[in-house]
Amino acid sequence: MARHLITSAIPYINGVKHLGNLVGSQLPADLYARYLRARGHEVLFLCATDEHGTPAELAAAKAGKPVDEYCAEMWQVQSDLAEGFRLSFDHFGRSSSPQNRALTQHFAKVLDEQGLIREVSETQMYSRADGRFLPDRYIEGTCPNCGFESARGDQCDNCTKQLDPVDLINPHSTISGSTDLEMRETKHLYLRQSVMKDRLEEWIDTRQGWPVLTTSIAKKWLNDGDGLQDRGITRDLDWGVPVQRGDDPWPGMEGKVFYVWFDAPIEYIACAQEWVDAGKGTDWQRWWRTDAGAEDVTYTQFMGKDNVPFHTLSFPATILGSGEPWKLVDYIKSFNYLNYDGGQFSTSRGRGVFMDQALEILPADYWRWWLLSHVPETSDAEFTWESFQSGVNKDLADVLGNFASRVTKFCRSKFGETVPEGGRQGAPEAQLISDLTARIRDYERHMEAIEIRKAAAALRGAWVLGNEYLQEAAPWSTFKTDPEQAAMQIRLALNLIRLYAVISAPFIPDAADQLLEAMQAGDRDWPDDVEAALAALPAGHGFTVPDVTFRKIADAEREEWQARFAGTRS
RNA sequence: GGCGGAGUAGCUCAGUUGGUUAGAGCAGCGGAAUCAUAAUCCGCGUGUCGGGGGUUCAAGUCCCUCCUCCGCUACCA
Repeated sequence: MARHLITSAIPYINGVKHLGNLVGSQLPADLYARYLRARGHEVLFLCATDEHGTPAELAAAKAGKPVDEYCAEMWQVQSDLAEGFRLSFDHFGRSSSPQNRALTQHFAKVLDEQGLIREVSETQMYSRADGRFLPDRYIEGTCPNCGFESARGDQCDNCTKQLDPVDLINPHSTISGSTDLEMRETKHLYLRQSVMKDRLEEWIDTRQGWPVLTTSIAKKWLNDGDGLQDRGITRDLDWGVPVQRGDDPWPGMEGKVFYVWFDAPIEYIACAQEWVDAGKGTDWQRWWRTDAGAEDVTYTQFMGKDNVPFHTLSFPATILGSGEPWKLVDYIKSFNYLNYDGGQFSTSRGRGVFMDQALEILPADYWRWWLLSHVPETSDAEFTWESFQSGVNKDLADVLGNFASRVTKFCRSKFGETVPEGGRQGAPEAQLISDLTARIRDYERHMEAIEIRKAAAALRGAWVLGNEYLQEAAPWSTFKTDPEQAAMQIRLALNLIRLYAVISAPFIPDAADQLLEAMQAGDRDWPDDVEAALAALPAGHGFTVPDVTFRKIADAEREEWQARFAGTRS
């Protein structure tokens, strides 16, 4: 019995996320949280929306709504979709919460007291027509290097040369198209990550067993060029956490807000406070303060590779630099990208499947199974409809779903809807229990190491063992000569259904619930002792034949979806 | 350009600190069974492990070099 704090990278508020986003952090985090809970551990699983920044302001403007209203609506949309995918957050918070505002301002204050904040005067591109400073990528113009006309202020998409907005020829705002731009002086706060470089590197170097993807990205940022650079943590925007030193004003910083990447990770902590304030918990400090009980917490973060620098460097710099006893992350699980049918998922071009569309087509479990069993752990992975169809039809419908179906229907026709009595187990049953125990122990080992693909393969292997046993035992055959023997065999098989539901629940929670309900199982205890677990449903126990647990995807459907999601969202 | 990841059976991928005839799932072929969502089970793989060179008794695994794909590159988040 251990205590596990789990956070998923918080999705940006701007619109519905696609399956690539889902599989890159929230879904694997949910799998891990569900597994640890099933094993009896105490888990706090948190996620939130990341709401600040220019894109949110622009999306709100485009929707013709005040930004706070827009964010509140999109939070609800994302929250509903998370529920639809059965993401079992203990709390789904918001980075715009009052708790996060106060905590972000607190961190700024203590970092300043530690001498880790410096003020920098710089010039940035200002658009008079838009009435705002523009981030580099919101400025386009002709590339001075290759002549490409739609080069962005940060980089030319054509020749990949890194640019400064002032280099562009005929620069204009991508928001309004206005060319009325000027360089204006502005003052910002920088987090002095550079002075913490050695401390951060030592910390990274002492992490055991972290994914190569995680440490290599962190080391690259630590040692690239002149080493870790200071990072601006404020912006000239309206929508964000106002720059303050705790509760006090910060002279010279009026009207500015903290940069989203400063306040977003702090939301991991604030979210625990929101969880308490929402009446779902009583003590957030024992999860986050090492002076208040968090020293025995294991903290695991899940994220896509693009988020790694902020979680390995910026946020730890905030935590360590504060000098306060905040809990540091213990393990960072990072993921590569999921591509869509030969290219990238594209939010702007509507290419690929988005979370809302996915749930309109099929239940969450179908997606959960395929996505998790193909999660991009070692390299980028690819979603194809053929692979999805095959994974769902073979693994879920044929191997698992059909097993439950053939066993319960056979029993109903020969013995009725009651676990039959009689017979004695022999060598085949002992072999099954032995094989199954080995498989389940494999599964547990992989889950604990967060090796998700391997865990999925082990789970599937456990399902296959049931079909193998049934084929060899052939109760439909033994029933003709020795009904008691058949009764023993089918009693065991019925118990297998219950066991499969229990161990599969982290991957496919709804199907697991349906199967457990059909088997009228009284508990969902983990099968530490497989032999005992296979006797949980005794002779005389009633059950019902479950509805089709997983339906198959027909070729015609697959082709229709393939065409529908090829591009341009309707 | 720099850094990182990947290149293994038709497809998707495993291959731990170098060590018996390189594996799994899917697809394909043959067979068994007929309880079941025409589902299941058994059998079948002569793969230049991206190319080349090297170290070693031994390399998919280590070193060098070249090729291809992908990502990141600090003001998108």
